[in-house]
Amino acid sequence: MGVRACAVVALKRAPHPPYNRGMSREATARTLAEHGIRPSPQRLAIAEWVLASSAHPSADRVFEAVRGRTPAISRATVYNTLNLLVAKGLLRPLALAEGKVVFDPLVERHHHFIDEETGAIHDVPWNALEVRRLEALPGFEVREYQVVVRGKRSRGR
Amino acid sequence: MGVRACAVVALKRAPHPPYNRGMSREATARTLAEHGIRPSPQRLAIAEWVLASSAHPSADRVFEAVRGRTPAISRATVYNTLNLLVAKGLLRPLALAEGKVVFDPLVERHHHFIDEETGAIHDVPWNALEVRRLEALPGFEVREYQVVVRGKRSRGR
DNA sequence: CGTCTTAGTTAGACACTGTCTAGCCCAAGC
DNA sequence: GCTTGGGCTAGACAGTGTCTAACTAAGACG
Repeated sequence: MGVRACAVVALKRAPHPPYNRGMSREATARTLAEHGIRPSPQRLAIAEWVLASSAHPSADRVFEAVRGRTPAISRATVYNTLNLLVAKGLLRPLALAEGKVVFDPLVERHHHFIDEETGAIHDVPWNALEVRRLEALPGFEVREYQVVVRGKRSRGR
Repeated sequence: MGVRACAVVALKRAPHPPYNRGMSREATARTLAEHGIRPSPQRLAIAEWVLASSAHPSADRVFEAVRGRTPAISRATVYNTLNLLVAKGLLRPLALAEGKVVFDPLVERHHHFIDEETGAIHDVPWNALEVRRLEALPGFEVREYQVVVRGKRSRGR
């Protein structure tokens, strides 16, 4: 991995709470319990890693990362747990890249920027952009929306 | 297919040209030639169908449709041809739904509405929405963007 | 004409993502 | 102790997309 991909959200003096970044194992267990998820060792290991991640990992990426410190874990458990976290509102699945779903622990609404050179997905704060005339869409009931921006990171940070 | 999914684009007295909808075989051949694609019978059959489609078909959907009238065609040819059409700018690939790329013959910039009940993807004209403050995104060079709206169609059309 | 070359196609193998199933483990309740 | 049930594992399975080797057809060239 190396490069961390968060940055942007932090840039504009985040109007949101700490985003569950860097929770302790106890805090993770508490979060799971609060959302009606029984904390098994495997679920804890997965949640601890994915809820602290800002790199929008795929299921396979989570599998690799968690298996590093918890060797006896199966692919099925990773998929089960990720789907469970999604169902309980702790993760959001994103189908932005090609042929692969990635997971975003930032469940508040926000936009996304996709670096076309690296494929990295960056969060863009909700307030950074403004979409107008949504109400005027004829024939559609809008439940949610987001702006998907594509381009490349500029060296100016 | 049955239900046609276009509609929306037509709604707001389309500011765009005819979108290549319903081209004859000869016109399709001409279009391919203009974009530097040698028109083989298979490529013609695929292009004729997919360029006239407004239902955002997946590769598999194209395969099924084209095989109906051109039985001797392979999956590899469909993928090859679709990727070729994308490379030549005649199609745009969309990775909006889960785990499957669909193709959009409307290559002018526009937004998308996803019906969460049916999974159908509808085109939304570029001018129907307005995104502001894009230029203020720090650290990113924007090449393109689009609004992805999710919800459901309302009965009022 | 026959041969060579090249582009296009085909069938199938392959890799990857995600789901499902059968069986195992383990803790709680009786 | 035994039962029950939730969670876990390994592997089978299905769908999507890519790749490879072999076949075909058409034009170039002798």
